[in-house]
Amino acid sequence: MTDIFFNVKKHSDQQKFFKGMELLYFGYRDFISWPDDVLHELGFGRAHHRILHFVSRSPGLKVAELLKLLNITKQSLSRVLSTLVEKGHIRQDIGVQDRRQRLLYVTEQGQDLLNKITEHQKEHMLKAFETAGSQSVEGFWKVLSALLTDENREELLNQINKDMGA
Amino acid sequence: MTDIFFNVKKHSDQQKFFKGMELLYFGYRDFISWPDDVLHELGFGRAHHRILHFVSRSPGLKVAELLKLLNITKQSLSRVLSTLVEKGHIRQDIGVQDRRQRLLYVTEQGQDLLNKITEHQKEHMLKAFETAGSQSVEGFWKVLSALLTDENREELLNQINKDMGA
DNA sequence: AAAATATGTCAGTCATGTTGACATATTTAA
DNA sequence: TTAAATATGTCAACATGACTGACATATTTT
Repeated sequence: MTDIFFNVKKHSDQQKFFKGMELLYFGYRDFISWPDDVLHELGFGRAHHRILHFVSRSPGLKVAELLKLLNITKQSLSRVLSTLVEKGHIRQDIGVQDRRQRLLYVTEQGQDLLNKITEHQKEHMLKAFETAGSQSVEGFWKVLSALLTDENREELLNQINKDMGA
Repeated sequence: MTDIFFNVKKHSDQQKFFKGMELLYFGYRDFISWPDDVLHELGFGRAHHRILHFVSRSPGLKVAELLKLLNITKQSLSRVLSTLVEKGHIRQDIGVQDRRQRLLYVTEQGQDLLNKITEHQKEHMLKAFETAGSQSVEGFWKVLSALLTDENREELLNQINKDMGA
């Protein structure tokens, strides 16, 4: 499976497209389909995970910024965010400069939950990176960056690259 | 953005994980969020696209095989597949050896629809491959293959590699 | 003849997204 | 200082694409 399968130059455009699309579909699916254990018990889904992740990644995130990252409407966000706040996983502070803003923070409890959720995914991804090798990981990142919409690219790459010293 | 951003070895495990996860999330999202044009007008969604794709890719596919590929229940498949059959995009033939089976084929009309749907995605992906370069595409494929679940890998890679001469 | 298999379907539910309309608090601008 | 703009929240209705459980039909295997 190592020889011809991965030899890009021996593929037609159509073949490259199919292989890329299908691998992306199956790979993404297998990556995000974690064992339900932790989440389903608690009544949480992927939406909750995404919110916890981005808030944890950028403490003090404003609601508007979160909406832009997730690319959903505030009505959609509302339900999910509300339950996370009610159950004490996320805290909303009133903005200091602008008191209309709600600044979002993950609580200790929320961080514990997030860690439990990502535990498996982190293992999964790092194992895949190890298997594929650094050279391949670099290519993985480069292609995914190129797949971003032109309008999104700069902003998203900045977001992704943010606080990479932490 | 080319220097340190893509230098895998200068990343901690945590940083690799975050970058991989976020790029995969955003990249996948930007790739599958096509312009609604074609589909929404016709009342079709992503589920229809997936079915059309896999049936087109493997003419004569059995329902059970399709279910396994999509990893959904037959009840879920039913609604979507039914409308595709009703509207003449997919044809169901009775199996020759086993008359219980329904063998699925994309009609000419269905292939036209599929082409319209994928037009944009194909451009998008091939452009990204071009930008990133063959070396990167190879890495992209290798990492995604490694992200497949161990139980799935062999079967899926065979599926993906199937009829690559077409 | 009985059991297993491949498929289909009815009914109800859930998670996550959408629009549209409106409310409230706060900041900015005329 | 009032009026407009902004940041957030919420109610209601709806769409899509999953799920479970139960049952039906045709066909093949034992």
